[in-house]
Amino acid sequence: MTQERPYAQTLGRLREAGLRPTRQRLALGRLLFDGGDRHVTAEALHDEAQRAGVSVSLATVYNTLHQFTGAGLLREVVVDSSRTYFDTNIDDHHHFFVEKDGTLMDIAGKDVTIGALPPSPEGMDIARVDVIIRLQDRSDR
Amino acid sequence: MTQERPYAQTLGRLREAGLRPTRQRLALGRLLFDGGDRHVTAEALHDEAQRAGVSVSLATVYNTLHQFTGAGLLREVVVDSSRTYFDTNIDDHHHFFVEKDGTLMDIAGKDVTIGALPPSPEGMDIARVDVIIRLQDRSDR
DNA sequence: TTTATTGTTTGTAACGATTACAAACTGCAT
DNA sequence: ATGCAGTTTGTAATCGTTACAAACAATAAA
Repeated sequence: MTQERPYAQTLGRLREAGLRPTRQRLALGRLLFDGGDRHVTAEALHDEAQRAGVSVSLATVYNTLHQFTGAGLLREVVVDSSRTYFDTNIDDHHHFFVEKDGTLMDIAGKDVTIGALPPSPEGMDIARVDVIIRLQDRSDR
Repeated sequence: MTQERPYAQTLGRLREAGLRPTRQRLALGRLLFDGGDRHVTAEALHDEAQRAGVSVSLATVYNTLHQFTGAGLLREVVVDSSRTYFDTNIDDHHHFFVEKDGTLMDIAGKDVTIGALPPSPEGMDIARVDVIIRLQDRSDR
């Protein structure tokens, strides 16, 4: 079972990342990591925390999301220039993005085959390859 | 010869797009389309226009970039959540992106082979597939 | 040509997401 | 208990972008 002992689970993640397990981080960590993979924005997570009765400032939500990202617990996804999404799925994978409503969906890495890639410019390494499949309603063409 | 009569060239593009050929649009069009493919931000194009002695407001640069995009003369590229890039290359292609300095480089569509794609969700069509190869300095690992 | 009409441009205010910052606070080792 | 380094917080500031209304200019009609 993967989602039992959520508290201990998040606690462990924080410990491993060298982040002090504060009330705020534990609460946000649980919201983020309990249950399946999620895509959140800072504002959305902040609202969610409020609704869950967790008192956390927006500034802390931003701080925490960035710290978690730095620790490799989250991944930033750039699909929309107006907001930043954080993805709890840190495995190799890609995304469907519905521009209309800002919805993101994961695509397992193995479901996208990239056959050939041109050589990287001199002295540069590939940090990551992002594939974004932008979707639109069939009727909206 | 492709870059001769730049004025007439840009004029033609505007006419086809149903955009009134104003002094500002002609000037920006020439900056954008004369010479090879380019990736610009609104601010950068505005600065460039100023330096070239063309008086255009930043608001007009934004308007124009969006109108050109709407007319299919430009493409928006989302790689960095802090700024919007516009690409004068509207052919099927992808990008290298150097996060460090915000540089974008085109990769011809034929140089990236996407073998398989998962089916789109019900009722959705693929509007576009973006592949972004994020680069970092070999030493910065 | 003038004139009228409609599309454009402009400066500036407003916005929304994000970051900066200093003061208050809290985990944790001692 | 105490002290300190790491955290959190509210708020001001920043930054890219958009909204808006007034001034202006391109085109079609007279």
